[in-house]
Amino acid sequence: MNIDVNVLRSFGGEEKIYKSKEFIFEEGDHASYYFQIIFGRVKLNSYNEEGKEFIHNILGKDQSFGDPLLFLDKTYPMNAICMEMVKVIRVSKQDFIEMLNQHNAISLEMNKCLAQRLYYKILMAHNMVSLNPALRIKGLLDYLKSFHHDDCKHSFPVELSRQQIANLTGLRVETVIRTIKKMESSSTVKLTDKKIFY
DNA sequence: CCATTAACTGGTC
DNA sequence: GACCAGTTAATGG
Repeated sequence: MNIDVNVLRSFGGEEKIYKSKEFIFEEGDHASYYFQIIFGRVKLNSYNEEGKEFIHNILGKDQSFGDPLLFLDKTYPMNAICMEMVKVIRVSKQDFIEMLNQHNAISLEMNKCLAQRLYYKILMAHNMVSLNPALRIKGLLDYLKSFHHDDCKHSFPVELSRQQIANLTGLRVETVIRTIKKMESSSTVKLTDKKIFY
């Protein structure tokens, strides 16, 4: 979701800057704001019983996060952690709802956005069940590409380390490294000095 | 320099 | 594939 910053400001949107590794919200917190990134990247993660990290998503400029929770009376099932210095604009839940009431276009857009998220989450789930690591990774790349939609025609730069891909797919780093290499051989992805293009 | 981090390799279960 | 060990290269104080 990407809403005009001026509109957000007119509904009480306030800008905040976070340092790298700082939490924007934590698992168990009550959702009370709509967040939209102005710059920097934010990762949504949680930890399994063994303490291993699972990354649900990584968001960048002009993307929102945690918004599905604004429509529910639940607490966050994950953390939002800054991967670098991040600037966000946030709008309180009440103001956000009010904005949706007044701006039909935004409200509609919000629906489309949530629907698209849901759609790709299902595709992701499909791929994540697969035992084939290449399919899991490919599924992830399709997912990432789906909302970094803009420019990048057929070579979308994957701004993730192998470790991060591992934490997003539930695979091991070594498996990711080996699989990526195979995917390069089969020209599923392109590698330009360690960097992955898809 | 040394410490840290990421990519990578090889071998075991 | 996971898990463990070890190498290599790049980076930064």
